[in-house]
Amino acid sequence: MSVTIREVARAASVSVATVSRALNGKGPVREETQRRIRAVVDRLRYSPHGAALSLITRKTNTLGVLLPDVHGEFFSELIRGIDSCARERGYHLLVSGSHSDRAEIEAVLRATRGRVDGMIVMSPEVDPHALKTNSTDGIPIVLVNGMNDRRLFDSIHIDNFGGARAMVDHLISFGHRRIAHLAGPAGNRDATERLRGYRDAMRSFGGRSSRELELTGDFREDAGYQAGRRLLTWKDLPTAVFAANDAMAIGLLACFQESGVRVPQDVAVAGFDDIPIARFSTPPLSTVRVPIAELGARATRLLFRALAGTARRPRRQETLSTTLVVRESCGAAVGRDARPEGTEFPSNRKTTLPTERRHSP
Amino acid sequence: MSVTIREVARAASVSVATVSRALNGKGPVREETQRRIRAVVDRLRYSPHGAALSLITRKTNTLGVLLPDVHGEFFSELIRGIDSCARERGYHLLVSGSHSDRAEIEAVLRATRGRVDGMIVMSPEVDPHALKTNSTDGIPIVLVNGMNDRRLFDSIHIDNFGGARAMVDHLISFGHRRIAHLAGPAGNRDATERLRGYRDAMRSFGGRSSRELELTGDFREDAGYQAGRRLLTWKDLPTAVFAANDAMAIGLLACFQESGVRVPQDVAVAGFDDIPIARFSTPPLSTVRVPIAELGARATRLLFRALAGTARRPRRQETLSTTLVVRESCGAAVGRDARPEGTEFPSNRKTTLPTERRHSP
DNA sequence: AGGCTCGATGTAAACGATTACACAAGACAA
DNA sequence: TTGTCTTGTGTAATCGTTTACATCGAGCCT
Repeated sequence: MSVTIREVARAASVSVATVSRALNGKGPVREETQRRIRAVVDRLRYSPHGAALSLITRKTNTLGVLLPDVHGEFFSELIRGIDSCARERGYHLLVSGSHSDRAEIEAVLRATRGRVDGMIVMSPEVDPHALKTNSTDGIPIVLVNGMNDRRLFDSIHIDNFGGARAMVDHLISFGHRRIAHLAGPAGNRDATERLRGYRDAMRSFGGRSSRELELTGDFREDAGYQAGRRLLTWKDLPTAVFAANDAMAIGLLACFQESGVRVPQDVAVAGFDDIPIARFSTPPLSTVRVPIAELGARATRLLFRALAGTARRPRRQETLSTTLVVRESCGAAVGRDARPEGTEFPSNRKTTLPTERRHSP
Repeated sequence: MSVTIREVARAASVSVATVSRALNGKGPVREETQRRIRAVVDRLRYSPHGAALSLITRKTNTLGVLLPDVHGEFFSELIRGIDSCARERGYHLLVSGSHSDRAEIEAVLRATRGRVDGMIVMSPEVDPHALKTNSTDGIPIVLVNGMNDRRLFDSIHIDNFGGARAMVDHLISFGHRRIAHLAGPAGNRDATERLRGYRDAMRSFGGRSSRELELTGDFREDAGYQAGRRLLTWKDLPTAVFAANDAMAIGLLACFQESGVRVPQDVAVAGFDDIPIARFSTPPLSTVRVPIAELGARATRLLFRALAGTARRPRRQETLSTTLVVRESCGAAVGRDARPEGTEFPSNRKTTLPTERRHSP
């Protein structure tokens, strides 16, 4: 069995209270007693029992992270951002992935009572009201990229609209008019915002309704490939395709490659996310960079703020701006040899957009 | 404040013991009392306090997961495998990523006392003895892909050696003799095992020492790109390059593409891991598939076994076999149009190797 | 009728920490 | 001397559960 504070106390011939005081630096403890206790602690390899500790202190030093069924880079980058920020302050992470339906989320939320001090919830498809009524006690919750009615929770978003708008604007500025969009799953907030940005940009130059240029996918590579097949059956190809994420864009590239359609000469392709592999596709993919790790870190900081503050405080919404990354797949890239950014590889032109819009109360 | 069992008891006019019994189905409780309690529980939204629960039951229903600084797909796939297996049995996951040095790992190990029932540790660079002396009490630990002296811990490994050996054998069988290897970081177990497999295969046909055909990388895309540059300065190019992972192989492809070196006509390229993007590179990458999610799931099952069993039991070592995935980058692929596997895309020939070697005691 | 068993419930002792409060001893002022 | 303050330490309550044990009718057997 594991060693308790009681055994340490006995071995050092003091009371448990003194041991506790010595270890936590609260209350006066004689120098010599201090040393004696420290020695025993080291010898016995004592470390306090987490459950007992959080029962009495009402703090778990743990943050809950609730994620949907995210795949690939996104998941790990987000966790990395959260983890590094949390560990800095001595917090642990209770992670729960792959949640789809509301019941499941509520169950987890329920089950974590007394296990976490706060939660970071990413649920692009779940109604925040359902969350609200099921959040135990009222521990702080930060929403990541979810729909939020701006009064219920703190939240942080990627500026999906701005990023999409910027990318399509870029394509337009290079003369493209017939631009198709390969959308993400309906009901997913990221997907719908990107779609909205696309439509907004399209309207901005012509006003021609372009619904017939919209294809639907599910954010996975294969959907991109399939969409490519569908595109090839059209009477005339669009001059550019803007995919709602990189994975689909890369599936698209593979399909075009296979069918002898040249990118960007025959059709330009752009994605969204800037996953690490995007720069290594053939041709390198133009995309919109999303600072995923920072998304996690910012969410975590938001949560700590809530943890520190008093109960009633206005909710805060933050929006994270994106970066346009122009490579060769859209036909407007600069030369590949220049490598102005040190470790950055291969070279690309980046434009930081003025899309930051913080809605602080 | 959150509602406790005491308040439920009062509201239902019974004792806390009865409430506990009713909710856990232990001991006899009258049908009617049962219903009354259930009703109150629902109305008050009661759910037991995790810390109090694990204090008394000595179970946390939580597994610790300790990971090194893993990037990209690997991380998320592994977690997915662990998570799904853990959740099945009602367990939570306490995740801690990005550990490099030994002191850090020990600190975390220490800090999690009373917070987890067992741990899954992946530390390709940390001495298992250090782990042993610092594992609190002696909670079960399963090592993933780490070095293990086979008596200290349960552990599970990818058959890196067998996979590498199979890939190089494959290249050899297609006539390649001058095969370079782009190795991973020295000291990393996966990397050294793959290197060993490469050397073994090379020795098998000629015995020519091939040290001058070995390049060193760090598992990241850029290392592949850089290695490509170095390769291009050689007097004569190897006929094939076997990279220790896909990320580097893809960096290599990008470099070759840029320099007009044709793959596979001028040089064949192969990787290791079969990350999702591998099939979408240009050309699609031949690689060795590693069942990452299953690695996580198997590790978790191993841990549950330890959790269920009695204290002293012989350790078990498992080895997970890999799959050779032949695509076009090594010049031996089948046609791309056949799609025999339904969702599998694009088609590829897969060979399950007889590399499973279980060392059950 | 008396003793047993059984079913339903309550009482209270754990679990392992923190911390308010009590207390003893020595220093110091009046 | 006596009272007060300070310093170091111990005692015991507390957090929210589970569960061993006690209790107390009711039904059954002999």
